[in-house]
Amino acid sequence: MKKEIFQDFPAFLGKDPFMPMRDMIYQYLRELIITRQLEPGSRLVEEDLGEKLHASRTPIREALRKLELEGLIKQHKGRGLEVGEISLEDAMDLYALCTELEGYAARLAAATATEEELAELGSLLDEMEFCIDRNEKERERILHRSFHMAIYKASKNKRLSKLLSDYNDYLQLFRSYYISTPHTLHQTLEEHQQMVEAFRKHDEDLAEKVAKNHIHMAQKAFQAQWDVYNK
Amino acid sequence: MKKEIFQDFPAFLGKDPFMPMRDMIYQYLRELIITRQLEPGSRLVEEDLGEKLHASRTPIREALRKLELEGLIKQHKGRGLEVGEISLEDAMDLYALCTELEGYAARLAAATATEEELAELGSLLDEMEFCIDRNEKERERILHRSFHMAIYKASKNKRLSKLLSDYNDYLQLFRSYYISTPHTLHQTLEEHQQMVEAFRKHDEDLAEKVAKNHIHMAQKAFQAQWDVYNK
DNA sequence: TGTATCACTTTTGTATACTGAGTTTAGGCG
DNA sequence: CGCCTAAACTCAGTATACAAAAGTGATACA
Repeated sequence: MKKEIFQDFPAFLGKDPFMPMRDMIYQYLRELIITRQLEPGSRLVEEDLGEKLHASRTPIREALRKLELEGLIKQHKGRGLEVGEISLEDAMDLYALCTELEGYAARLAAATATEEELAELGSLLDEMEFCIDRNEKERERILHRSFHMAIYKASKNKRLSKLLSDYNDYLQLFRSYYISTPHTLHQTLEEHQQMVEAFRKHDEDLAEKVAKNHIHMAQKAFQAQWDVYNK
Repeated sequence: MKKEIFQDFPAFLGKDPFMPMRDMIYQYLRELIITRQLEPGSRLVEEDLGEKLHASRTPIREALRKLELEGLIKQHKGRGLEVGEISLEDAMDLYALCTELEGYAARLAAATATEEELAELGSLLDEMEFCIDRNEKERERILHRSFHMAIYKASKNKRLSKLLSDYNDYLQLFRSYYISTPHTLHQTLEEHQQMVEAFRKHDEDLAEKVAKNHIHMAQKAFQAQWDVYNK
C-alpha cells in the first residue's frame, strides 16, 4: 500500500473538524475505494492505516467495520481485510435491483411531485445541458447525482431514498469502467428529459418505464465495457 | 435497564464458541430489541452492557455501531444510545418498499424456479399447515421465515435476497403489534399457496400480484393495530 | 532431499486507561 | 425563593497494551 495515497487526508480532515474521527476515516476510505485510488485487492491493515492517517486502531476499526458491512471491503481468507473485487454477477444483481427501485421511485415521484420539485428538476436539467456543452465533466457528475437525489426525495419514501442513495454511490465504482463520451452524455440527458416530462404529466407508467430504461442503459454500457476488459 | 433481561446471555454464548464476541453481542442485542424484551427508549450504556454481558467496551461498541447502522438504535440527543422508537411513517415506508421488492422477487422466482425449489416451497407449505392446525406458533413463525427465504433464494439475485432478508427481520418488530389469530394464519397460508401456485405455472404477473398483496395485507393489519393503540 | 515441527512474525480480538464534551447538581448570591 | 455559576459526574471518543490465532520460515531429522 503506497503511502502517497493518503497524503491528502489532513485536508479532508479540515472539512468538518467536529465530525468524529471514525466517520472521517470511513468517508475518506470510501472515497478512495469508489474512485479506485485504492485498487481491488489492496490490503487494509489496521495498524498501517492508523500510522498513515495519524489515528489509533479504534476509530480505524469502526470505519472498516462499516465499509465491510457495505460490502466494499472483504475479510481476506485467513486474515486481514482487503478492498473487494467487483464481480460481474454482483454488478448485474445490483443493476437489476436498482432498475426496479428507480422505476418505483419514478412512479412515486410522478404521482406526487410538487411544482417546486418539478422546477428543481428542470433547473438541474438545464445546468447539466450547459455542463455537457462546455465539457465540464466533474460538475456534470455532481449534478447527475443531485438530479437522481431530487427524484428520490420527491418519492417521499425515506427508506427508498436512503437505499437508492447508497446504491448510487456504489454504482459509481462500476461507472469508472465506461468513460462518459459526449455521445452517451447527450443520450443520458435525453433520458433525463423524458423522465421530467413524465413527472410533469404525472404519468406514472411512463415515468417508471423511462426510469427503468435509464438504468438498463447504464447496465448495458457497463457490461459492454466489462466484456472488452475481460475478453 | 433491568439486569434480569441479560440473564440468558451465557447460554446464548454457548451456541457457537468460535464466533467473535462482537457478533455474539450484536445478535443477542438484536434479538432482544426485535422481540421487544428491550423496549423502545431503553438506554444502552456501553459500560453497563459490558458489565452485564461480561465483556469490555470494545466489542460492545462494535455491536452497537452495527445496530445503529441498521436503524434499530439511535444516538440520543446529547448523550448515549437508546433503542429506537418505531414511527408509523417509517413503518409505512418500509412496508411499501417491501411490497415492491417482494413483488419483484416473486416475479423472478416465477420465471426461474426449478423443480427442486418448487418442491421445497411445497413441503414448507405443508409443514406450515400442519403447525397452524396444531397451533404451534413458534415453529410456524420459523417456517414462515424459511418460506420467504426460499423465495428470495429462488429469485437468484443475491443482493435482493440479502436486502429482503434483513427487512424481514425488521418487520418482525412490527408484527409484534398484531397478534396472529388462527384466522389471519389461515388467510396467510392461502396467500402462500397462491404464490406457489403462480410459481408452478411460471406466471410472473400473477406471482408478483399475489406477493404484493401478501405484504399489503400485513401492512393493513399493522396499521389497524397501530390505530387501535394510538387512538 | 523432503517433511514435520517449532519458534517467530503478523495481524486481529479484547481489555483497559485516559480525555473531553455535555449534563446534572449543589451552593452561593441577588 | 429563584437563578446563575461552577464543580462533579456520566458517558462516548480515542489511545494503548496485551492476548490469541494463524500464517511463515527455518531447522532438524528421516
